[in-house]
Parts: sequence; C-alpha cells; structure tokens
Amino acid sequence: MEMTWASEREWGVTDFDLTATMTSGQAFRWRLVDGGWEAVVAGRWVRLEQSPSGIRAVTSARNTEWGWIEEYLRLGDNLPAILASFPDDPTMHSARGSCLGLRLIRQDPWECLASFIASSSKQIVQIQEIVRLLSERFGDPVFVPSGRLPLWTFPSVERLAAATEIELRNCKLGFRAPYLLGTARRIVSGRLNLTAVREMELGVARDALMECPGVGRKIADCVLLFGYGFPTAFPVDVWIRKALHRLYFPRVRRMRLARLERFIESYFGANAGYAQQYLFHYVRTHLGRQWSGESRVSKRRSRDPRRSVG
DNA sequence: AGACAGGAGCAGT
DNA sequence: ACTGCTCCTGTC
Repeated sequence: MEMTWASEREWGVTDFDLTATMTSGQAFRWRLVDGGWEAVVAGRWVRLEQSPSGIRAVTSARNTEWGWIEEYLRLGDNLPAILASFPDDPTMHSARGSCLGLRLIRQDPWECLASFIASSSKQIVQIQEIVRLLSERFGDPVFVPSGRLPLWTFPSVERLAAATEIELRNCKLGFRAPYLLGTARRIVSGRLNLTAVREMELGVARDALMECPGVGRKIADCVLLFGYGFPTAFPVDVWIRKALHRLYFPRVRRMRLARLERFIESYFGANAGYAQQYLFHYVRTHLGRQWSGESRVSKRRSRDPRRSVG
C-alpha cells in the first residue's frame, strides 16, 4: 500500500514490549492489525510496530511533531532503573523475569476514567466493546489510511454529559450507565477539575476522583496510575489482592484490605505502580489458570458448606 | 442452568 | 468498620 502522505518515526528503545503493554489491561483501544498495534491517540490515528532496533510509529497525516506519542508511551522512563528499584524478593524477581519490556503508558485522564468506570466487573473484551461503541456513537471521525476500518476519537466529556442514560445503556454499560453519566456531568459542571488533579498530592487526588459516582478506590487508583502517572498509585483488584495474599502472607487465613494497604505503602517503594503492573502481568500469564479454578470451588463451598466436591 | 466477572453503593449490623 | 446483596449482560 502506498502511503506517501503518512509520516513515520522510529525510537531506539529496545526494552519496550508493545504486545505485553497493549494487552496488559491498562488501555482498551489498541487493535492488532497485520503485526502492528493501531489506535487513536490525541485525536490521531497511529500504528506502532516493534522492530529489532526499537519502536516505529506511523501516522495517517503529515506530522513533524511527535511529543504527543512520546509522552503517551512514556519513552523517557528509565526502565532498568525502575526495575532495579523493585523489592529484592523471589516474587518480584519472577515478575520482572516474566516480561522484560512491559511498560506503563500515560493515557488521557478522561478517557482513562471513563474506561475504568465501564470496567467494573467486566472482562477486557467487554470493556473494549463498550469503549468502541461509545467512540463510534459519540466520538468524532478520525482520518485513517485507506483499507483501514473507520475510527473515532474517544467522546468528549461534554458529548457524553449530553447523552441520555438510555443511550449509554445501549453501549452495553448496564448499571454503569448512570455512573458514567454522573461523572461526565460532574466534570462539565466544574465540581471535578481533571486538570487540577494532576497537581494534587496522591491522597487528595484519589479523594477527588472518588467523589464521582461509580469510582471507588480501585478505579481511582487505575486513573491515577494509567492516566496521570502517579508513580505510587497501586490499584488493588481481586487478582492483585489474591496474589499479594498468597505470595507474601501465605499463613494468614483472612487478609484484610487495610493491612494489605499498609504493606503496599511500606514495601513497594518509589515505583510501586510499575511493580503492581509487573505483578499483575506475572499473575495473569503464569499463575492465573491454576488460581481461577480454586476460587470458584472455595466460593461455592463457603456458600453451602454441606456440598462436597467430587 | 446458574455462577461468575479485573467493582461500587447501599443497607444492615 | 465489616459483611452481604444488588446492580446489566455476556460467557463458560
């Protein structure tokens, strides 16, 4: 395909695993097309390819300024230094070794917030579907290369705030529809200033986000880590919780969240958010299958102790 | 068939 | 403060 109108650029980062990063559950718009990853970033269509010498980006328009994608990909991160700052224990050693180029990326805070409101009790493919529907129906069309599927920007806060609950439910949001609507309207009304959050101290920023409907501790921490880049934000979902419990407190019968939070704060250091992402990836790719079977059984048994297995 | 999902909000204790 | 139920909807 001729693409003389496009622009491309390459960076010599060799410790960036595109596939691991784009499938790690932090962003939901990336699609694998002919061996490259394609999405809309900062209103532009972009394709990223892994090359032997680094990462290559292609855009669909003439483009001489690449700061938007460099910031999105956090190309300035010193990954070796970050990995070296992890706790020196067998678990984190395995987590590091399981994926050497996993990265955190910096998304638009609003898209990130909306996506994670949609994520509650959903699996990744379903979240991707919701985000796609929202973009198709409320976003603006983006210029894509010929032969590619049409794409839209993620809808603006104003556009979603002007939608109806029914319209959002039709995007498969279910009971999350009023949450997303309420959050969008909270931002439009000025009661939450997403730009101001960037300058806040972590705890203050978290509290501000948690005043939004549908935003609890976990989703707030996801936005703080994946959208704002707060280095010590540490989202605790059921997988991380189970992993920390079993790997660090195997003899504790019931691990309380408050105790876990104190451990996290004191243990994982200045790049705790990165540590969380590596731990999460490690658990999902190496330990996930063997653990998922157990929880199902144990939950059923706790509900009806008389039932025996087998 | 029915439990469950990468969670939040609510009532009840 | 903690527990248990409910909220849509698709999937196994």
